[in-house]
Amino acid sequence: MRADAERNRARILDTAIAAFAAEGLGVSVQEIARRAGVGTGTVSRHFPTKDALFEAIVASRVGRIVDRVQDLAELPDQQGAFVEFLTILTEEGAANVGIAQAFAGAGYDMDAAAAAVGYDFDAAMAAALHRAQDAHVVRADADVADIKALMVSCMSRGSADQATRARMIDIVARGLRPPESAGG
Amino acid sequence: MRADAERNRARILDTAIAAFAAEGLGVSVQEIARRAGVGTGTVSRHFPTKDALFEAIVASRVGRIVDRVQDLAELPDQQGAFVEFLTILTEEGAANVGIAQAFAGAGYDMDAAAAAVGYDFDAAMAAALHRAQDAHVVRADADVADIKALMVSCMSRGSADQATRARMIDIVARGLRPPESAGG
DNA sequence: GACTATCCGGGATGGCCGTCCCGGTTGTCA
DNA sequence: TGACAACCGGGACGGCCATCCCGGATAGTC
Repeated sequence: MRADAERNRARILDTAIAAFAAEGLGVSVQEIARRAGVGTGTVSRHFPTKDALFEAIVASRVGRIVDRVQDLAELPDQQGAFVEFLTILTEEGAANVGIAQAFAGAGYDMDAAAAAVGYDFDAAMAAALHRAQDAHVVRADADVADIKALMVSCMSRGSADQATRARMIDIVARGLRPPESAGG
Repeated sequence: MRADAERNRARILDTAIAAFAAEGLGVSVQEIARRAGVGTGTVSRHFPTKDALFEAIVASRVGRIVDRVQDLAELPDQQGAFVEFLTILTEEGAANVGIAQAFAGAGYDMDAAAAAVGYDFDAAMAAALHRAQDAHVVRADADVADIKALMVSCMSRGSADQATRARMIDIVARGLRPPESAGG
C-alpha cells in the first residue's frame, strides 16, 4: 500500500468517526470527503459503501463499551454495577450521536457491525443483565430488548445536562428493580 | 369544489392515514398516490406538501389521544390514572407506526401538527404529569421530556406482544414513582 | 532521472424523493 | 346538449444521495 493511500485512509477514518460522533449517521459521504480534504472517489475506494464507514464508528467505540461492561462483573456490589452499566451505555450514547442512532436502530445493524470487528455486543448486554438478575437486582422478567429500548430513552436525552441523564438512569434502574424489593 | 375532487381528496386522506399508520412516515407520496388510484399531481394539489399529509395522520389520532388523556383527570385513583396514561400513549403508538415515529421525533414536529388541528398535545401531557405529581404518584423531579423519552421506549416495543408492552409500562411506571414510596 | 503501477479527484450515473406544470378530460350548469 | 371552468394524470424538474469510473497525477523503484 502506497504511503499517501494509507495517509488518506487514516484521514477519512478519523473524519468519519468525528462526524458521525458529533452529528450522527446522516452526514453524507461527500461531506466526509470534503472535510477530509479528499475526493469522493478516494473515500469509496477505501470504504466501498457507507456501511463500511459506519462500521468504523462502531469499531471505534463498541470495543471500549464491551470491555467496560465486562469489567463490571468483577464488582462485589451488583446493584451499583448495574447502575454503572446503564450509565456507561447512556454516556457513550450521549457522547456519540452515531452510536445513539445506531442503538435506536436507524437503518444500521449495530450487532452485525460489532460482530464484524470481533465483538459480541448482544452477548455482553445479556451477560450484564443476567448477572444483575442472578443477584436479584433486576426483575427476572426483563429481557435484553427491554434494556435496549430503555437505553434509547436515556441516550435521547444526551444533549441535556448531566443531571438529566442521571435522573433518567435512576428512573430506569428503579423501574427495573424486582417488584418485591422495597424502594428508596 | 367538484364532486370528483372531493371524492379523490377523501380517498387520498384515507390512504395516507392507513399507510402511515401501518408502515410509518417513510411511505412516499407517489406510493400513496398509487394506492389511492390517483396521479401524483392530484395528491400534491390537495396536499401541497408531505407535511400536510403528515398532519392528516396526527389529526386523525391526536384528538382522540388528548381527549382520553384529559378524561383521566376525573378518575379518583391517580396511581391507576397515570398507568392508564402511559398505556394510552403506548397502545396508540403501537397501533400507529407513524404516531410512534412522530413521537420519536423522526423529522416531523408533532406538537406543531397537533396545534394546527387545534390540540395542545404538550399541554395535555404536562397536565397529566402534574396531576400525577400533585397526587404524589410520580416523582417531582420528572419533566415532560422525560415522559416523552420513556414513551418512545414503550412504543418501540409496539410490534411485540401485549405482555411485553405491559411489562415496559410497568417498568416505567415503577421507575417514575417517588423515591420515598415503598415498592410492590 | 525516468518509468510504471498505484492512487487521486471529481464528474457521471442511477435511484429516490417532493413538487410543479401542462395537455387532455370530465363534471357542472346554462 | 354544448361550452367552459375545474380537475386529473403522470411526466418533468431539481435536489440529494451512494457508488462507479476514467483521465491525470504521483509515489516508489531501478
